[in-house]
Amino acid sequence: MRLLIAEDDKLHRAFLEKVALNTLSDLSFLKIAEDGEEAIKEFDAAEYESVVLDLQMPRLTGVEVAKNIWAKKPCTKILFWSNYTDEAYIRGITKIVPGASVYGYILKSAPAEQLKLAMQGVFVAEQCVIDREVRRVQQRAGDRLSGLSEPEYEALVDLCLGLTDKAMAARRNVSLRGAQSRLQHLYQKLGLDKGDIPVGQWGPTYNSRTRAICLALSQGILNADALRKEEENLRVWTGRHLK
Amino acid sequence: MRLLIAEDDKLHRAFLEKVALNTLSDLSFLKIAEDGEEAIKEFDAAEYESVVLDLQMPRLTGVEVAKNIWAKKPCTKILFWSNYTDEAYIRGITKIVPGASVYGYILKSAPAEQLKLAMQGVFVAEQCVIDREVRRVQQRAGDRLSGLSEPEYEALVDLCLGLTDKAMAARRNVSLRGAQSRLQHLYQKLGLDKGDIPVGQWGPTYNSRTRAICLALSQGILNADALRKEEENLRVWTGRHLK
DNA sequence: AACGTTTTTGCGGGAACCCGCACTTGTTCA
DNA sequence: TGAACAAGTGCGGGTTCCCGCAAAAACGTT
Repeated sequence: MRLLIAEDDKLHRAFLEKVALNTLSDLSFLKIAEDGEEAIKEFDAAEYESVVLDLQMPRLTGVEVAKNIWAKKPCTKILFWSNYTDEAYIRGITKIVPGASVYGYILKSAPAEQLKLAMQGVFVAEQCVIDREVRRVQQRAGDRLSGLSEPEYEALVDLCLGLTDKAMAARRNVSLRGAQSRLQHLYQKLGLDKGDIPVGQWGPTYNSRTRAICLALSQGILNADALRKEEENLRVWTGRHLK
Repeated sequence: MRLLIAEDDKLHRAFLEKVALNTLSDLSFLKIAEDGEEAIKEFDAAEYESVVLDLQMPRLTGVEVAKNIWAKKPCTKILFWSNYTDEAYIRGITKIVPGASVYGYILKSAPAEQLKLAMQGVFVAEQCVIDREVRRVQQRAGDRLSGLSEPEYEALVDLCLGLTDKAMAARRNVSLRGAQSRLQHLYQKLGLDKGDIPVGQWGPTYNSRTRAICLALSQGILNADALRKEEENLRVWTGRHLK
């Protein structure tokens, strides 16, 4: 078996290597990359059927690396290994997993034993291994009551990037009112109905527009990483339409 | 010498312990806490003159722990040990260091050698050891041209919390126009002068209010951690004034 | 004491935003 | 096929926000 590891933290890297070496008996080839770009370069340079990816690396997120890899070789087995359960990452992943591919998602805080099991489960037994906590978030995001629908999520992204209503409308090809309607639904999902905002003698305490960003961040629906990536997407779009 | 270590990541914890043990020859007592609250509890339970703190821990940030510790024993020597150089942390720290106390700030990405030097520098030689990168950010934040002034920073915080102009005015005890004026200066500092916003056929692309949040986040002037903490401060205030 | 800087304030207009109501479209499911 | 639901559209008004102009306070410096 040939394995590629991508992880930016020195200690975590060493740990992963150690565990991989004494867990996977038929390991024939092992490479370790220190960031996303390096990982992709290395993946192209040799043949791998298994990959361990840290999410949250400098320059390229693990999600982006996975997207790139799966685009080239959908059968690659990927184990995500992360500190957080941010919905941003989870949403990103579930959006790019090719039909029947095998992957896993476990947390760095889990005991070493779990990491071993996950490696065996994903790489050897070829089954999906998802951490309970992660599963919970995944669940909630998919639910149509508590989770955000795709248009709502798009609205959230544009909102966090700082776009105006009109710019959102232009970008997503809907009318002005359409964009505003998406926002309205978003506010509602985040619990910003008119009645829920506390009112002092100074009037309503919150501005829906900015409060929505705050809530999304503190609930991990979006994080600074995801934002950077979306900023990039936006730049691509404006590049084409700004002239 | 008596040393307290606070760090939530298992591997990093072990690493810190190892380095401390074979760097500090006169180490007589060593305790290790796994999060902020535990650290404070432990600090109260025994006598320490030296502490290593991870910033970014669950529940209580390293900054908050430091604040608590220094309030009780300003002569405590603290070494901050973090992944990032977020201005939010740095600003938080420089705001709470008691006059002539000794502290250090180094990055996890630095080689082990640097960590050793920092431990000796701070705990033994009693000198401040600040990483170059961190120093750079600290510098910029203090500069009156590129950095944010205190009122501007307050405005940024309130903005990110999602407050309305009126609520900001009430909270900070200024007139409505005063709050708006702060925002205006903030926008300017962040490079959001009217002319700088790209304009398409859909009109101006950005909404200053939300764009400011985006920029602040991507530049690390504020981060999700700091936001959580500020949310807490806000709750205290509203608790007193909302009734 | 006179100066520059920063911060605050008032006024006012134009733009952007929030949202209720009503209607059309498209999809899903019994 | 028809009902239920999600998503988008147009209209309209009330609010909030953005910001230029101008002038008063607060601060530190020389």
